[in-house]
Amino acid sequence: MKPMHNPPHPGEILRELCFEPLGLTVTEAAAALGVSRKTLSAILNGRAGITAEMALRLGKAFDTTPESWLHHQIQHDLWVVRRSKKKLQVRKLAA
Amino acid sequence: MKPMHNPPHPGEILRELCFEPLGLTVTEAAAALGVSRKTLSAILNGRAGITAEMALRLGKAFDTTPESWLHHQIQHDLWVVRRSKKKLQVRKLAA
DNA sequence: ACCGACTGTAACCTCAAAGGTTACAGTCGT
DNA sequence: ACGACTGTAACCTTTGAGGTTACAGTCGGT
Repeated sequence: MKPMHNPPHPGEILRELCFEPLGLTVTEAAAALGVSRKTLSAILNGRAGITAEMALRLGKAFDTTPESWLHHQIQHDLWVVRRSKKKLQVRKLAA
Repeated sequence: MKPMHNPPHPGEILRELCFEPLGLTVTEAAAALGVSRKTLSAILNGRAGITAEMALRLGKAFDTTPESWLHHQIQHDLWVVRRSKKKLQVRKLAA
């Protein structure tokens, strides 16, 4: 199994795949998405995650699937928990 | 693409695919997973969602991919927001 | 050099969800 | 009747999203 280097947080992907190509500003995009500038900024800078509602907003605005944004999010979430040395004490129940 | 009727909450899937086949009790499974009985009960009865950490626990215990549990979760989350009537005010930014 | 637009972010608030412990009532098999 | 299992209520803590307001910094255009 591969090393799985830092899966980028979804905000990074958002910036590279949507904002830069379209030359969007945070201010105008926040208004279009119907959220505050702070909220969008937090996502773009990796200080907040993508919620189901936000995924739907992104899907509408950029004509993408909400699932794709949430998929990036869970990959990042899993990576965060895995690298947080806290060993999960789990006993096998099957297989 | 069909309306996508109630995607079951992940707890329902957990119960049908893991608990019933193995004849597991909530009490013993909670202990094996390293969480409280309350926490597992809440998930099994759809009163709590699957977090990244819980997905990792389930993956270890049942030898499944954590991603699959989180995938079920986001499908359910999206369904909940979609059926919540609250119209998201979003302006298209692309496509 | 100044001004306006954009940006990050801090401070402050509310709301909600996860998870823990304890305790209680109900069900079910022996 | 008793013990095991279950759902769940009450109560607490922590965390994260999201909002508003305000401030300081950057940058382009005039």
